[in-house]
Amino acid sequence: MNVIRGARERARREVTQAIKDEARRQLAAEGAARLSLRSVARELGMVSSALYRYFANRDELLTALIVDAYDAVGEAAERAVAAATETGADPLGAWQAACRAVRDWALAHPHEYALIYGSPVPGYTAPPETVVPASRVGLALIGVAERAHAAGELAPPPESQLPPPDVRDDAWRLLQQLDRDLPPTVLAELVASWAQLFGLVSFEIFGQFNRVVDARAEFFDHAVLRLAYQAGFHAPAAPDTPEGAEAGEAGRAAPAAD
Amino acid sequence: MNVIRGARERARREVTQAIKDEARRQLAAEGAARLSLRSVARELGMVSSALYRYFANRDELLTALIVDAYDAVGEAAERAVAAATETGADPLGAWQAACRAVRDWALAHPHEYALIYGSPVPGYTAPPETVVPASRVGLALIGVAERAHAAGELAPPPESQLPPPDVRDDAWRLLQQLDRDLPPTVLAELVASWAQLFGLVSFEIFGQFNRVVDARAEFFDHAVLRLAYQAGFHAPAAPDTPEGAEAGEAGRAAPAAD
DNA sequence: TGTACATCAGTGAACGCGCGTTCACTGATGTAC
DNA sequence: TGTACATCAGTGAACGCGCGTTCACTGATGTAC
Repeated sequence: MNVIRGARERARREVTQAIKDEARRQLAAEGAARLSLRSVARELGMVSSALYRYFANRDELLTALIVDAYDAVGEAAERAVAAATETGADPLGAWQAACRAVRDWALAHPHEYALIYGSPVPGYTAPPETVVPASRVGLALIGVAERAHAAGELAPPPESQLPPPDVRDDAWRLLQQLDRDLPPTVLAELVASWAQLFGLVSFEIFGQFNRVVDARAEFFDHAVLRLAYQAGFHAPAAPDTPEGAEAGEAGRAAPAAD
Repeated sequence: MNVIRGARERARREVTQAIKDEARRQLAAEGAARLSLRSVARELGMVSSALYRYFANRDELLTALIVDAYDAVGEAAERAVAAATETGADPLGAWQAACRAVRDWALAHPHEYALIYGSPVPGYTAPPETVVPASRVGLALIGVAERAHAAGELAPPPESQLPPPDVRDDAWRLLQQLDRDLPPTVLAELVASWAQLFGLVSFEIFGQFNRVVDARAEFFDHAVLRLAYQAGFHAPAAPDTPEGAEAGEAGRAAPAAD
């Protein structure tokens, strides 16, 4: 599969990569809307029509960049989870590591982040091949939750805060599709946390925190911890105060709940 | 102030409005990146250079649209809060109403939403005049929380989940600036909830919920309720289960906390 | 009320620019016998 | 190993397009006396 067949094929791979790299550079400099085949070609010392040997049109190049970006942020999250798990972190630590990895990637690649989590590019509709890469971060988070669930470290939300039936139905259907082992109520909260995680990242990347939040890393770390609790992860006990015996403890005290 | 001085001034107001309306129409059809002075002028039956009597350049028109959009969504949220308060809703109801208003506005004006909460427009930097309109939704949410706090219906987070010192410092500074009466820990959670609210809306508007969430209104309503609890609003008690006596109750049991 | 002048909205032509995409072509690399 | 042909990367010119912005102008509306 990775065998190189000849000079032609090797060259093709390299030029394709060079085109994407240059396109990414222009994305970072100007944003997706200003990405142009002509200027990519110019920068590579090619004539613009030559790019059509590699990408059928501008949208196809955009799709390649989108897929690469989803894969990059997804892989960052997956690696963070793997590293945390290897070093013996608990599920809460793995969750935080995954979220941090997403934020770090976004800060390092703001325009690629905007390409996938910002406004859709006008006149462009994402083809089906983007669907799988787009789900990697979400699946990584689900994986963390699943391991927590297996270890008995997840509590479904209290009965007074259960999601409504339609939402649980969606979650149940999704569980079937993904073949995962989680209570539907937990998955529903997890989907909300997933969206909310990107709300935190987007506000930081897109400048909404200017003049509002200065201690951004600390703010983010704290917020994603609370997201985890919302999704059902046990909060650390604080034995000296009654509040310490809250969400997590209540869940543990109610084994009938899942 | 609203006195009309003459035909010239009246005409100027009307044409300015017509330009913005047509620009908004094109925004909805094509997105911000494709908004062009020439096509706005064309559609209005004017020559493109005539627009320069009304807006110094393209960026100034964009700024006007951005300010209008922030004002529109901010006003929607404020009205929803006022209506809820007038009809005797509790703070939790007002919170939910505000969030729903934001979502409804976004669904009705997806491209204007993308203009203000999506990727920044390349080559455009928001001038200071956008800052105040941009804060209206956040201030509406703070207002709801403040009324809840005054009514004793807000609990700061449990001690084991307090935000770190730097985050509390940010919150304290912000409280001074805004001259609001809330515990800093609550404001910190509120800022996170604010960002997370837009995460939920953006994921829906930008298509990330496709094939994931079907019951979108129900999902949203439930998620923003949990956001409210996270920010400290009392959850409804569920007297028949121990979990019912959770977050909110614990807060009430610890008056020393604020 | 009437006249002279200032203000200002809108015109039309022009400048210089970059874009995506097509097409007939050249010449190098790969393949079959 | 050598030859004939097929494949394919890259060229260069062209098509047709729309864009933001400037500028000298016309003619209508408003203002001061």
